[in-house]
Amino acid sequence: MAAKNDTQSKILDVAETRIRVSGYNGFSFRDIAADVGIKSASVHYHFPTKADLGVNVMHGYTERLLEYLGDPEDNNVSAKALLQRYIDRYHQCLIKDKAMCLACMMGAEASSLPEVVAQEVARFFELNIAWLKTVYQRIDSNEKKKKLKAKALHLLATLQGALIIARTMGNTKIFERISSEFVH
Amino acid sequence: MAAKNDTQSKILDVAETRIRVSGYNGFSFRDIAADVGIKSASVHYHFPTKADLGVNVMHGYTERLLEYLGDPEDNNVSAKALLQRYIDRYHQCLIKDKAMCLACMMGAEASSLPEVVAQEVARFFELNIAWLKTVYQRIDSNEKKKKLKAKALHLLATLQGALIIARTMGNTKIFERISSEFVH
DNA sequence: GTCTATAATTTGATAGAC
DNA sequence: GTCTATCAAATTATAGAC
Repeated sequence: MAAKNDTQSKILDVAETRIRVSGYNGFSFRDIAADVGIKSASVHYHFPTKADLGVNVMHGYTERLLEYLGDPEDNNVSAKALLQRYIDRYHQCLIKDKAMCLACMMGAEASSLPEVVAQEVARFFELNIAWLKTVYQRIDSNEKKKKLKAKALHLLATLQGALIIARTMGNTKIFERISSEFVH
Repeated sequence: MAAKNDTQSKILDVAETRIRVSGYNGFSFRDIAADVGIKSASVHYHFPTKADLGVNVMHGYTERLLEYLGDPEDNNVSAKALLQRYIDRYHQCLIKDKAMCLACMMGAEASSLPEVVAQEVARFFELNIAWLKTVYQRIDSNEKKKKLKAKALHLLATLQGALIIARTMGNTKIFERISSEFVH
């Protein structure tokens, strides 16, 4: 379900922010309603249950990332530039959004999430790994499939972890120091 | 505050488990009380506020890790064995505990945590980095300080991220594939 | 130290008016 | 589509008996 009207997209927007700061267990429908300027019953009209909202927030986040990243096989952009673009997105979480990656936050909570929400988080990771594998293959076309996946997993994991540590320690340089090792 | 009696340590124990599964915002004093077999008022007797409990759970977790890791300069153990020991601890979270690292979970939630709790999480990361820096210095004593810290940060971040991704995707091999790159 | 009882607030969710 | 009103349950926390 894509946001069809203004209120729905506002709800998704503020819910995403809330979850990225406090987690799925850390926000309420009344929080969302207050942020949007409506009542919680109206939020339930658009998203009957909290799981519905969670799934749609996660799905929209994934689609937005994929759109930002673009086609990993687009030859108008170098593979290394694509890799940098990927890293930049996490850097934006830290600097611009001042929030966690949504998938990282809900991934940590995964085992206490409604099943449908947890599956949507897993989908985010799957698509990230597939995109990164394609990019890494362009960087080294002779690389074995297993090694490509290992590289994709490694970058994804490190960026997620770096975001947590940098934010907890209140030091953005920590993220920059870690992520800079992936651009040569 | 170390756990002085049986009830206190049981509370800390079940609270740790709860937080590592559902996060700081995902457990209640009644949950803890039910797990221990007492009433929530009794939990408040030992830990007046949720922040008190959170701080003490995090502190105990850190102390337990440091005790497990041991002296990073102990020459009876090779530096590489210490590194493997460090990685093993995260592997245990995944396999034995079937839970997140406590610091990773609360680190993700950091910006919505009571300040005292967030500080305790930051302390965990600081001590981890210091321990890893010492071990990496033993592996390459000519390495510059900045590079030692970079290596420490990288390993810490990657293991935390790998734990999230492996758990969310329900695939322990993912963690093993990522972490194996750090042992040569 | 643990209990019962309770306060004051918040939660996810629904019924029904407009 | 948004509202008021409400529900039943859960939340953090305290007072006071035993």
